[in-house]
Amino acid sequence: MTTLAPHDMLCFALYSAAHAMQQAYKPLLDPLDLTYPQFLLMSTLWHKEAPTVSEIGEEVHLESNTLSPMLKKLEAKGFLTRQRDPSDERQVRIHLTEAGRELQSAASDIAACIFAQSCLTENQAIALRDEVNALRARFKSDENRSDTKS
Amino acid sequence: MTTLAPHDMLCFALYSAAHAMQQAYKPLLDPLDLTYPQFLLMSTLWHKEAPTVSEIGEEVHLESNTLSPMLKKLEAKGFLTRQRDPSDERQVRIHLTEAGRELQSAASDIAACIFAQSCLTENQAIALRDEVNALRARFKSDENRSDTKS
DNA sequence: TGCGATTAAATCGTATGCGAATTAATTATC
DNA sequence: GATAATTAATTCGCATACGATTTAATCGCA
Repeated sequence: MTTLAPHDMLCFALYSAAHAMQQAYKPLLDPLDLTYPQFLLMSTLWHKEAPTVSEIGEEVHLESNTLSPMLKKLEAKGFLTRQRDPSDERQVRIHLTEAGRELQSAASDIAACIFAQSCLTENQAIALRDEVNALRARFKSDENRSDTKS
Repeated sequence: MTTLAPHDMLCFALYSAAHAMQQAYKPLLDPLDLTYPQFLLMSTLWHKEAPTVSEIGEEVHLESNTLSPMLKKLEAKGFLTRQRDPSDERQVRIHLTEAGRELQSAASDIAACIFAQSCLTENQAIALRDEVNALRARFKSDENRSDTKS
């Protein structure tokens, strides 16, 4: 087996499709003053009340070393607050501000707009999403396989 | 329509699957002293003779502002050389060094190893790759739609 | 209860991506 | 043939990602 060129690789398809989709989001997110990763964090907060940094990380598959600086920026923009949990001072709980909550209505059309650009039916989009999610899960689980030896 | 949580978004599935796959590549690429994006550039060079920076960019869907620093790093590692094309001094042609060519044989098992981790049949992998590539193409074409008006 | 191990965030350093501006070379046009 | 417009690459600034380390708080257990 010889090596493949990028355009033949499944991994590269995912890599470049993910970038292309971030570009598609950009004109929709610019008016909200959000980047795409910031939009993912806000989306998490719109669906979960006062999560910790780690809980956000479980949703978006990122760690505190990435999240902490991003959450600080979103706090600086006035969309959320960060405060230590009194019952466990190690944890920081993230609360939406009023401005952060208002952003949700401003973002309510985005999913439909992106969906339209995908030229997929709803069933196709769901099937593809689930297939890609299953693939991610397999790569994630392999990653830890050697941890569990001896 | 209300907003979606990340785990319901197709875009997020692609985003996180792409990251997960980069992680899966990491243990395979570390011995070669390559990052995943660097591996994409080397893969391009293994399949195309002395391309310009722009030609590499067409293959990996990146622009010179990203490629120039990466190519400098790969040159510093001794895997390639960069030289102005005498017939058009604006262009820089990238040539593999002997070390860069030798890297290809060291990388020859990587695709099979990743493929095994995917738990897909070859037909499934190809179908998924083509589906994801088609999706990327649709997002890329939308991006330029407003360029062509009046 | 005290103290080593664990856990949650934050910090730091490095490597992308990309928008915007810059530089240098070539092309187009008059 | 001079100059404006275009093109290829580079540079710069900013925002992620992530490995590794650090700090602070809590837990486990003798």
